[in-house]
Amino acid sequence: MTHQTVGHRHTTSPGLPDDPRAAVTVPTPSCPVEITLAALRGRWTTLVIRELLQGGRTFTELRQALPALSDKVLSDRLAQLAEAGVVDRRREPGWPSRTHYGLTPHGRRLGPVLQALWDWGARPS
Amino acid sequence: MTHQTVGHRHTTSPGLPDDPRAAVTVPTPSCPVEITLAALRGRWTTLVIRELLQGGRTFTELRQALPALSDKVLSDRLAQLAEAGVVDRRREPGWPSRTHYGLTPHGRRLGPVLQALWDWGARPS
DNA sequence: CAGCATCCATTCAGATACTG
DNA sequence: CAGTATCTGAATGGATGCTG
Repeated sequence: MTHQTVGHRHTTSPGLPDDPRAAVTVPTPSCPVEITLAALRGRWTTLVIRELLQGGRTFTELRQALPALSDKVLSDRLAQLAEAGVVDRRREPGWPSRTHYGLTPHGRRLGPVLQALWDWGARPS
Repeated sequence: MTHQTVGHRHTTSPGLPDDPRAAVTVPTPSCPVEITLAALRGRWTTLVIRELLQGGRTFTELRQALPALSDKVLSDRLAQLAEAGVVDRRREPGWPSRTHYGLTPHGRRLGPVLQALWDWGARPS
């Protein structure tokens, strides 16, 4: 996100930092807010993160926790989250094959972000 | 967002509140996290909010601040944000007609949410 | 088991053109 | 000025079926 880079920041755009990326006039992938929203984008994404905040899970365990989520979309989400540096994928050797997913330290830091989203949505307007 | 409702909450899902809505297994519109993400959803939305965090704006002022944003999408976004209780629309009488948009108190509370999104995205993974 | 390939329906953004 | 109506192309989600 963003705001003007001059003047009395805290009076015009409370809480937003003074950063060049804060002055864009077009949605820009390098904007920190866009980066975070891209990581959270898509149906099911926050539910997958919620599961992983409770501890590591295998592909099948995630499917069991979220039965209505198709494996195609689960696969998409995990790839997206791995790409964003949120989850760590560990393919365990042997048969049947098993892949273990867990949050990275960066992923665990999404906890407060989800909390902020929860807090706003939980409060009556 | 959500997490289990039993056990040692803060060790399994740090920061997420103990609420029935925290146990859903399907993306649910009444989940507070979904509510917030729905308000922020769509290209340009956070940039429009950024503009309004700096003060009220008319339709034309918003278009000037975000020149690459088409008036159709701007109109869509403002309707979505009004629906979400984020912005307040005041049609000023007279000619030429003029509509003034400003954040509601609830909308202003998105400041910390955007800050949390910024902070996570600004931090190296 | 994990997960990709394919296909289909729906949603969304942007462009263009038109009104109160 | 401040929108709405319509259309097109792109992206997304879900279902089904197939492999390492």
